[in-house]
Amino acid sequence: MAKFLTNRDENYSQWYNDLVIKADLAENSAVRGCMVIKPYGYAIWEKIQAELDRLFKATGHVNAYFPLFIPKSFFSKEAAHVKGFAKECAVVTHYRLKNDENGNVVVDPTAKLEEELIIRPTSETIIWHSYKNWIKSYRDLPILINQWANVVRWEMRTRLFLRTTEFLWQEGHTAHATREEALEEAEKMINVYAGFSENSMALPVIKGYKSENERFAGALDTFAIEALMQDGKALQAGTSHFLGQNFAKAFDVQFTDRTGKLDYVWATSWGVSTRLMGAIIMGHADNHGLVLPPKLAPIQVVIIPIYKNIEQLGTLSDTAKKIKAGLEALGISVKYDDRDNNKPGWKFADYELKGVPVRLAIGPRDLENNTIEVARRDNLTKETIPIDKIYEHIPKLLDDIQENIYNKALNFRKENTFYVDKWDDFLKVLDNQGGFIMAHWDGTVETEEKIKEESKATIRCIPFDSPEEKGKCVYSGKPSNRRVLFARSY
RNA sequence: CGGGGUGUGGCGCAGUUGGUAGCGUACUACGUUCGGGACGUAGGGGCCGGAAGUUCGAGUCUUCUCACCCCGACCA
Repeated sequence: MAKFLTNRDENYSQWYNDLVIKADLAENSAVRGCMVIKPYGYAIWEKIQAELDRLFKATGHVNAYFPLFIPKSFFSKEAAHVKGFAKECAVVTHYRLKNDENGNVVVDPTAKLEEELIIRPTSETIIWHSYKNWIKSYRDLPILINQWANVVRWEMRTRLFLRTTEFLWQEGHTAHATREEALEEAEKMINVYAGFSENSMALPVIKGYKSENERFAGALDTFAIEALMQDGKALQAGTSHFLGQNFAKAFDVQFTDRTGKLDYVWATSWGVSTRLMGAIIMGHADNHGLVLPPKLAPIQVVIIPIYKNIEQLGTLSDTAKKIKAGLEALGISVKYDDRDNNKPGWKFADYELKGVPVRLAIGPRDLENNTIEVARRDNLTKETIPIDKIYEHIPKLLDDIQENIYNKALNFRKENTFYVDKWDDFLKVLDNQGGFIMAHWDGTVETEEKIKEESKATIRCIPFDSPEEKGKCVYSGKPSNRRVLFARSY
């Protein structure tokens, strides 16, 4: 049936691309590496945004907005930060165009900027520049701000949603009076992300510390959530950084504490991006198309009429519209698709491709029996039930689907997590099926880099809950106190 | 930046030794259909990525360019 999609097992990345295009989520644009997010894809992003925004506000944060442009000089203030982003910055050098003698549009050389502007790859610098003016006393703290924005990172290779030159995200930037409070904030937010991922996206994640090598540019500690995709590769789904006093020092943000002493402010930053769309796709979708978690599906239930003529459609529509209204009253988003230009079979396939969790089909046979056909996307099963039962049945079914796809993803991860002690086995696992590898590591950057060179796997994180366990580094054989999470990643 | 590939109606493709562009699909109209991607009939839509050259004649040959996609190195 899924002849419209590349088979997932034959060519995973082609399957992914096909899916994004054919499910009408996004398409490539006229600008290299930048995508057009189409209405259906954007609707999913809006659901993600709405829930995250709710969670941020529930944990005391407020939204604000800072400029797209950052003066170049700001970047030179935090050394590690500039080193991390310098290679991928878009730079604005002029502010005017003009027509030349041949009628071509050219950059007006007289309109050169005194100081170039960087299009933000992330906003720490411009935000901390503002915070300097906002913070004088411990009474001004904490500042708990989030920003919904677009950022630009001039990546060499891009993929729809997973890595685009411009992407949408949220970035939280908080300021605190104490080290403990900032650390607590950074941990709190990685927990918010993990909760969102598991509850809303139905994707289990591993929370942990990033190794020094993988840490955010300018951070003292980076926490991350890592999800396992169906091709055995890891996807970093969110990060939360403990920035220490680095940015406060770089931007000279000091405050007077309770005892009248001057100190630098403690900081965190945290973010998730449209990459989460990629996580949802690669975490759940199958050869029939997307499988959306009910909590993030723009359309949770679609109703499709099956009819022989217009009169019949009229009768069916009366019932279908009643059902739609009844379900909507329960807070469920419903689409009634009575378009006449496609047959039912076509619509079935199309909504499967789009990952709509529940499909209701209603035809003359059902009208006679007062029944309706209920099909679920996650396992593609169908059942016929009495119409008056659906108001009770559908909400439960949506919950059930949400839970089922979570469990499916969790089982997949369990089956593809390997405890490995020998280097040979390490390589074998990666070449056979990929997946998560829990292995001992001697804690050195050199070993981490050698492992990356020879296996293309990186330390995804040092899991918070990785128990203390004496062992030997899988690569160097040197002693180690706990296992860390390795994988090839996106 | 290296390796590979592709540019021809909206989309997917064909186009032979150079001879004036075709198929599928989508679209429009009408009719028959409608419980897993229906069918018939009629219709509209393309200076073949761009430039220069060879030729009586170029989608096709030559040179140069541009763009995009895929695979690596870099990254959320």
